[in-house]
Amino acid sequence: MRISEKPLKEKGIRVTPQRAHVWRLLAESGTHMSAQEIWERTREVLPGMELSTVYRALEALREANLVVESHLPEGPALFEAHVSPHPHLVCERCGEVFHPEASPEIIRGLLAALAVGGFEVHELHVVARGLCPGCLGDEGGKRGGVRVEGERG
Amino acid sequence: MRISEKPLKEKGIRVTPQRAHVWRLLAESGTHMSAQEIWERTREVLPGMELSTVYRALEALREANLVVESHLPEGPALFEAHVSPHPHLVCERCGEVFHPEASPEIIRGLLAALAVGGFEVHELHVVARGLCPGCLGDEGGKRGGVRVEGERG
DNA sequence: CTTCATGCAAATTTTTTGCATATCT
DNA sequence: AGATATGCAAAAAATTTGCATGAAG
Repeated sequence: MRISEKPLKEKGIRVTPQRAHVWRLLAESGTHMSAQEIWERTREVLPGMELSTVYRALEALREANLVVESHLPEGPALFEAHVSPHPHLVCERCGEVFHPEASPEIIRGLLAALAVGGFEVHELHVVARGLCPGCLGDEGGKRGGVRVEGERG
Repeated sequence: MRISEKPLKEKGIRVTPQRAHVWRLLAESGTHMSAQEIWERTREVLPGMELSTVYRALEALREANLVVESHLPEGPALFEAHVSPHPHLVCERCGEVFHPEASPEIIRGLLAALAVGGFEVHELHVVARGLCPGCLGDEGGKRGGVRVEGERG
């Protein structure tokens, strides 16, 4: 078979149809999915696919740094093909998860700050809960955001 | 009873011994705990305490903005008395969770960046996985951190 | 041909829920 | 009194594991 298995080979992890399809799904979609979703969509191509296999494939891909796993405030973990660290914004109202690219300077600043404590960061996760632009419009009068230490009242 | 129930009253949530003790535990310890840990330690004072009650108390406290819930890459959620947003650093080797105060500028920068997308942030979570100073020392030769887009190779 | 991934089934872990009763305001 | 939290038991959700077999390097 000739799927998008190059990255797996390069990383030196064993290539199987299951892993290759999971990887392809994430890489081609360019977005995040739960293990369930990945399972359902992989089954269409590999009917015998098991959910536990999805988890094991994702773990292998994650260890190979091809995939990132994010734990949000609610629901199952989300997986996506690895790109530069970027925030995940979860809307409290519609539940949608947004993932804008964060400016590298912000991320670098964060990493630098963490490094001050002598910590070597391998993975960085930024997750925010709040209201997305769409739902903000619907909410009329609400207001108020995160209060940061040292801010003026 | 006369525990540390003032904040609960002020927030207008019903005060019960269970909630007051959960709150006191978190506020006095100044650190994070899993629901299990809170349960075990609350039972010492309230023998009939149920784990489900701990979860329900934590949810009430969270909605009142007295408590913050963090979902780390592994294990159960951790809860702590609400303070300004700060990172959680999880050591991959020893499993310890560190929570240094983050400089307000960094956090503000992050919030500002997120606001650009029109998102109103209510909660912000920064979670990093990596190696803590102690474990870094033990590891001899390892190296490598998070690669940020736009960095020099 | 040896090592490791998969399928299948079952177990674990973490969190949530229904309902009768007790407690708070 | 009226609203809501708790205890208890059971369920749901998410993820992990054991083991025999099959596929990959």
